Amino acid sequence: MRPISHPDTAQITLADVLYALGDPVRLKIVKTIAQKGEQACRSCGGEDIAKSTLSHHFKILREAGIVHTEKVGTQHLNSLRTDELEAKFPGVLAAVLAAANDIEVCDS
Amino acid sequence: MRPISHPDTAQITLADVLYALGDPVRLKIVKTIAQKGEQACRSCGGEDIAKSTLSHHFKILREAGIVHTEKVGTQHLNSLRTDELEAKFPGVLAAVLAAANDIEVCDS
DNA sequence: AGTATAGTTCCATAAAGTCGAACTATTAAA
DNA sequence: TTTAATAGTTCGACTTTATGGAACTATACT
Repeated sequence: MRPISHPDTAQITLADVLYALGDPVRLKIVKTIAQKGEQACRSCGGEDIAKSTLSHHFKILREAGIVHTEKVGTQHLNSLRTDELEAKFPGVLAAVLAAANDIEVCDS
Repeated sequence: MRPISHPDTAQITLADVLYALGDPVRLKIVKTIAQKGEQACRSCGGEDIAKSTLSHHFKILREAGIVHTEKVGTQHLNSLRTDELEAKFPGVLAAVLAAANDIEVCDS
């Protein structure tokens, strides 16, 4: 099995990060992880979304450098790369999360 | 001629704003307007981009509530809706602009 | 082994982006 | 007041990206 690849901090771009955050489903996922900590995929995104689509959303978040995915058993645990993002783009993620009031968190 | 329509503050969503900012060309445009003030369209975006595409990018920015477009003669002057965005999503635009170091500004 | 769970990959369809060409609107010049 | 020039939009074709169902892979449990 192919190991999960994540971009190096140097490869993370602002446009990619903002693009990844610019989707209601992904915003909800990110907010959920921020609030509830490391989070399994399935629980996020709501019921009315195909798991192949959800897989795609996590891929976008991963490749943008926003989440780190770790495989544990059958599940993938996702965590925010908060410190790295804060170092590279100070205040961006924090401001976005603070502004995400309307976005509901997954009930897990 | 149809007047240019802009979304009301209440209609602006975080996902739309982030999506609009999540493109290198649009990020460059926004940074340029932020630095140089009200700005005509043509000068932004570089030479290697079709004007129909540029028109599309400004439409995205306008519909997301990021820029206000005003027609003056043959040109369209664009300004950032800084105050409204700051009121609705405090710190977001400021953090993004501050983080946009790698993005070069249009030479006008 | 057999079954269940968690995700990914593949394929087909739907939605967005990109660009050239034609069109509209405004200004300036002849 | 036609004619030309400039600034942008709109249209149509093509390309790219998103979405979801079905089949597949990997791990765990019995």
